Amino acid sequence: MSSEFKLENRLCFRLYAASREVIKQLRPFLEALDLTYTQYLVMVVLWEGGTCSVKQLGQRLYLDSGTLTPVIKNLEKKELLRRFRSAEDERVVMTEITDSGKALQRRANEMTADMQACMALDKSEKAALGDLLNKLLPQ
Amino acid sequence: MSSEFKLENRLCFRLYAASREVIKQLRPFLEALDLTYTQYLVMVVLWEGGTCSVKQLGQRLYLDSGTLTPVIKNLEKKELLRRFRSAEDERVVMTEITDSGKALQRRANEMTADMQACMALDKSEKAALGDLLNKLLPQ
DNA sequence: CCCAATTTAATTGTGTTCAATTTAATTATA
DNA sequence: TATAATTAAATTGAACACAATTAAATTGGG
Repeated sequence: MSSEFKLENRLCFRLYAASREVIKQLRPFLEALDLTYTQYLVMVVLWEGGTCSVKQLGQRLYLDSGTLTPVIKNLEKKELLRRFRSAEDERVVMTEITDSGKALQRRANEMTADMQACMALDKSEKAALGDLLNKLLPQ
Repeated sequence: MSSEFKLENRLCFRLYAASREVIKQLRPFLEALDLTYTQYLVMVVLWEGGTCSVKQLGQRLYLDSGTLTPVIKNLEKKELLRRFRSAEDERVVMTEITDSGKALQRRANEMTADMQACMALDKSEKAALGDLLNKLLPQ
């Protein structure tokens, strides 16, 4: 068995496994916020901008409406965001953060440093990893 | 909005997005093999060793029986592997590659170089990324 | 203006992922 | 040696991911 065929030597596998491991490490923090990882990512976008269309969310998160629609509906059920159709273009569904959503941001921000400390990498390693991962993303 | 809170600056998000993007790039190859990504990873392990218990598969892939059991049953349905209980320890379920499974290996191996070329990284970048990802995996 | 093409979400169906629980087999211990 | 603890899979239920399809709204060419 030549080494390039070995599971552990496949970069696609290490990437997939590392991604899941990191998300697993974040789970205690996410549970404290009562959010899943995908819900958390949607909230990160809304904490930045306050409002966002489903299409724009999809472009930021690299997810389609098949994934986002149920996630957004769950966040609406938790009253962390509101959903409404754009008046200018009725095809567009907008999400808008609520007061509860904004309140959650304070607790989430306090955790951010600890969450980022989960990854056992120093500053320069994180920068290097970030640059390499960027090369794997579209554009 | 301080930059460490921005979605695109979060390493956990880049990792998650990059992992899914790479798997998306691999999909045409996987379709040619009529395998999902997870099914492919199980077959990579069996192509190496011929047989493997569910527990060992879980340790290699960082997946539990809740994920692996249905994946393995689907591979059994495709007749790429057989399942049987170990005679020494009836708790242990072993998987063993079939002749069809071995035949698929030849086609898969021919694709491996092209699959690995999907990632737009040169040799040294791949080595660096591999090392950084290893630091994020258990042990 | 009219209708075909495009765009945006939602829906449907398949297949993971993972936590929690259950079942069966094995091992350890009183 | 009974039985308590542990181990290995399977099961269950919730929540993604994603391809393919559908429906509604908008845009663009004749």
